[in-house]
Order: sequence, then C-alpha cells, then structure tokens
Amino acid sequence: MPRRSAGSQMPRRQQVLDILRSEIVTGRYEPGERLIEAAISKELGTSRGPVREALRQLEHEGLVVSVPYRGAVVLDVSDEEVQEVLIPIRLTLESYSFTKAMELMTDDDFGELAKQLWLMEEGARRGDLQQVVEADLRFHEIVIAASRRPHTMQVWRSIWPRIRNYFVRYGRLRPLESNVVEHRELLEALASRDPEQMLEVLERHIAVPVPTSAGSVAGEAR
Amino acid sequence: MPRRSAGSQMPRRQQVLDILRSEIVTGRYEPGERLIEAAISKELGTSRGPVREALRQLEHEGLVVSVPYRGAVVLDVSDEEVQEVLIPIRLTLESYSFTKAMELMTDDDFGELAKQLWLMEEGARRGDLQQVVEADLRFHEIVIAASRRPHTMQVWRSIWPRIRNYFVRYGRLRPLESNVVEHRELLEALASRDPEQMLEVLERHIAVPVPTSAGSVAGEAR
DNA sequence: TATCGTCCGATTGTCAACAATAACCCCGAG
DNA sequence: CTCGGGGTTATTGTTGACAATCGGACGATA
Repeated sequence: MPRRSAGSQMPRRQQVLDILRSEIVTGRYEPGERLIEAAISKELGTSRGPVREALRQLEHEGLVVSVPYRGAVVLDVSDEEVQEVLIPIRLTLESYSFTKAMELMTDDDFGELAKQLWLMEEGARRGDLQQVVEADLRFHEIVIAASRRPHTMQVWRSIWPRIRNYFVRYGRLRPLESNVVEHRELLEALASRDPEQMLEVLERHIAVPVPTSAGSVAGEAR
Repeated sequence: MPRRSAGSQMPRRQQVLDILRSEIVTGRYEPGERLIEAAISKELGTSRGPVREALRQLEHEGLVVSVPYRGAVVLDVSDEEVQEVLIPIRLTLESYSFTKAMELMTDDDFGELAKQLWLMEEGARRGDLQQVVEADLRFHEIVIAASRRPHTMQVWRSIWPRIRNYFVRYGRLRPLESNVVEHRELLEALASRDPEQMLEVLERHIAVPVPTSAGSVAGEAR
C-alpha cells in the first residue's frame, strides 16, 4: 500500500507541494522569483486553497519566504548557512535518531533501507544525481522515522529540502559511487547494533560534504 | 511601530496562532487533546481558514501533530528530545547567529535588547516566569534576526516554541535572577565585539538548563 | 457469539466569491 | 526635474458552502 507518490490518493496540497518543491530544486523557479497563488492554481487546475497551504509549507522548509499581503518569493540557498548551520544540526539530529532507531528497527525497516540503497546504486550507475540524492535523503528519513521521535522528525522535515537543494548543486563534486558505499556501510553498521561503530560511520558520512574549504567552488556567487 | 501584539493590524491567522500557542503552553489544551477547526473558529469568532493555517503553523512548530482527514492533536513535550536535540541545535544555531550579528547590530538593535532585559528584570522581580521566558526568547530572536540569515531564522522559528514550553515547565528549578544576570553578560559581551568572549558566555548560558542529570526531576514521566 | 459489511455522523479537504491591502502609475506642484 | 498625493490594479486574506473521508455504531450472518 503506497503512501507516497500515490497519484490522487493524497490531499491536493501534498501534490501541489511536491510539484512546487521539485520545480524549485530543478531551477524552473529561480531565486528571487515571485510565486503567485492565482497563477499556480490556474496552472495546476486547482483552487487557491491547496496552493496557499503548499506555499506556507515551502516557507517552513526554508525554500521560500513570504510576507503578509506580498506573497512568497523563492529563497536562494546559502552555502555558508547550509555548511555552518544546517549540516551541523543534521549531525546532532541524526546522531540521536540513529542511536534510538537502532533498537527499534524492524526487518521491514531494513528492507526499506535496502530498497533505497538499490535505487541509489541504480541512479549512480546511470549518473542520475537527482535519483541518488532522492534515495540518499529517503534512506536517512526512514531511520529517523523509525526512531519514533516526533520532535526530531519535525526538525528533519524543516531542513531536508534545503540540504537536498545543496546536494543537487554540489553533488557533482564527489563521485556518486562513494555515496553508495557510505550508505552500505551505514546499513551494515545499523544492522550490527553497535552504537560505537555506527556513530563513527555516521559522523564520517555527514561531515564529509564541505567542498569550499579550498575555495574551489565559487561560480554562482551572488 | 509595533509589529507584534498589534491588536488587529496583523492577519487573523497570526492572532489565532498566538492565542492557540499561548493556550497550549498554559495547559488549557492538554497533550493528546484534539483541536477541532470548527469549534475553535466558532470560539474565536472567525472562519475556519485562518484557524486551519494556524494549526498548520503549530504543526511546524512541533506543538501539534496532524494527520490527513483526522485533524490535529496536541503533542507533549519530550524532555529527552529537548535536551538531546533541540538544545544542542540551538547552540550551533546561535553560535553562528551571534557571531554574524555582532558585526551587524545597530544601536537600535541594542536598544531592543536592553528593553527585553528590562522586561526580564521586571518579570523576575515579580516572580512572573511567563514574562521572563518571553523576554528571554525574544532577546535571542532579536540577535538572530539581526544576523540577517534567513535560513537560520527559519530554524529558530521551528524550535523556539518547544524550548519555551520546556522552560516554562522546568524554569522554576533555577532562580529567575540568574537568568537576568546571564543575559546582561550576554548583552555586554555582544557590545564588546569580542567573538571569543561572547561565544564563551553564550555557550555557558545555553548549556546550563539540564536539570535531570542527577535524576532530581522525574515527576511527570509518562 | 464473533465477524463482517454497511450506514451515519463528525470532521477535514476543497472551492469560488468577496474583502482588505499594498505596490504601482500618473499627474500636478514646487 | 524632483517629490508628493490619489486613484488603480494586482495580489493576498477571509468567508461560507459543498465534497470527501474517516471511525464507529448497528445489524445481518454464520
């Protein structure tokens, strides 16, 4: 019984949200661009209500900023903030979640992880960065969800879209295969039920993506 | 020009949000209780729209959890998650914000800080925990806002209501006066423009509220 | 008596019309 | 030429009605 990407079995606002998020991350909507409720609702063939709620959700995900009576504009990713704030937050968050989840994960959960790992391999083989990033984050979300900590999950929901944005932008700087390898290690570490080793692998995995240390990225600075 | 608590100059959803948040933190709505849109809208004399948006915002603040077609229920504060996740997150977030803000703060910003400090003193003198906590968090929000980092501000918005909840619950374990003293130190450290010293004071201030280390709290465990 | 299917009430999801607000443009005065 | 006032318009905020969905009560059936 699929719960995600179910054509029309989920509320409209969810569909609208997924579409808009994807269009922001793929660059169809550029930073600074205004998102007008009426235009979007007409384009998606729905009313303004769901669009409105989706926009507010995007605001809580840090992808847009909205001010009363003036609407929502797309926010650009701040590499510095992602590296200095969001990634460290992610580390403390996942260190906690993974530890708690390790004791609670079922065979079914591990199955889901294996599935994401497979999707990641497939994506890596095809050089499909989008798919790799998608499976990557979904992998982590499964573990966080398995920890059954609502507050932690809540924080995750508010930061992962920005991290995804960041990965899609800078993911090409690292070979996709190494990402697959790291997640396989992560899966094995979880299955081993050894907190010590698991945290070591996790920390190494999360801390790694900091490409700007040698000033080699630059490029699109604004 | 006040932007907050302006009787009817802010959108209805904002008024509804403030009311509901306050009623959750004061315990009028207890954990596990359902929040029904129609009932709330009737009680507040507004339509369901703004109530709906306020509930969604509360969800993003981690105070309620809502599932499609079944509505929102009040979430209880998890002491463990606050201490192990939210507070560490707050530390990395504010370490960054305060550093960035120090170079950007205007005399007006410092004036606002002084104002909150005064309110805090006044509250402490009267033993008004609510007011002290209010001024405390507002103090920090002013600095974070002054750092002009939208993504950091966004994370702050999603965690401060839960931290406030936690403070209101356990704030009585520490004398209110020491809180005032710490913020005065913080203000002076910011004004000194010495990052080294400021971070030291900040870390000491944020790391302190961990009352359960000696197992002396317990009580309401669920 | 246990179980399954069906109906019903309560509640959320969606819609389209209307109200409120703020940005914009135009024009005139200095 | 600049600046300020006033109306215009594009856009968001709010409302009440209607549709979709869920959970439980009820009863038929084995």
